[in-house]
Amino acid sequence: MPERRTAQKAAVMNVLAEADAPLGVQEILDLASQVTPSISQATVYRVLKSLLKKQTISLVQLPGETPLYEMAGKHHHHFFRCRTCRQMYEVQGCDELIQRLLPDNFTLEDHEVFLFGLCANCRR
Amino acid sequence: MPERRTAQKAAVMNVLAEADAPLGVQEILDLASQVTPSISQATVYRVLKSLLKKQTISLVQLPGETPLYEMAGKHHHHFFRCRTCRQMYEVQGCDELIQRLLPDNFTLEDHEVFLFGLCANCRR
DNA sequence: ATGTGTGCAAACAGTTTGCAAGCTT
DNA sequence: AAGCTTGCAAACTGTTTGCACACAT
Repeated sequence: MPERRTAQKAAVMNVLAEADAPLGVQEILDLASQVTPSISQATVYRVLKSLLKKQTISLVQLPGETPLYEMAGKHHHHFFRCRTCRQMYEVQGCDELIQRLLPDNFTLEDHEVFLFGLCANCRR
Repeated sequence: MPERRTAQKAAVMNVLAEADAPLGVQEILDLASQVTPSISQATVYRVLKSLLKKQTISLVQLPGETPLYEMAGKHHHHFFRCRTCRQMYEVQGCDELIQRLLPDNFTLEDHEVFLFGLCANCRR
């Protein structure tokens, strides 16, 4: 009944651990395949789901885009996406501003913030 | 070459005009079918796409959820979704607070904010 | 009459799942 | 050996599209 250690799980974990931005399923599959060529798409989905359940990784859901995944355990943060190079940057400090948007009799449990624009590089 | 007036387009428009919260494709289809029974799902998609292009309606993309649509032309706003009754409430006042989250050499063009929690009703 | 708009069904993209075989423990 | 994991392919969900026909202009 304990969970087993497999090359596929390790490959997915390593890929995510070394990434410096959230990755999509296809990217994860491509990168993991370089080390463990036999890995299949279905397995990537299954491993990701199990890692999510254990909160080892977390989900980044940009509106209208396919899900991305990143290592969990980071400080609370959001993302800025550059519309030119599509690079994602972490953003923090959203905090108490957000609670003020709601009436007193509402309970705020969670929030998502996404920023879009031009990054320093693309602004030239 | 001008755009033509059809019962299906009118039906979709009316449904959205009378809604008090953003609607999904299936809801729009169901409601529109009550007036124009012959309308098909494909047509709903096509009409929505064309209305989006004309900016007559706008898209509400909750992370991880299927797209919703609402009449455009409202003031700038975001949404709070109650996790119990799933009702959506409009929220405004997100302000320039948001701009402060970014370094000076980044240009902020747009942003999305989603709040989740319990609404006044569900808090009892 | 012209050609946009529509319904239907097939095609797609992303994700999930059943099953038999493989590998970890 | 036992049973969690995997690969493959089929199934699914949400959305798009090709085609012939209907209908608004």
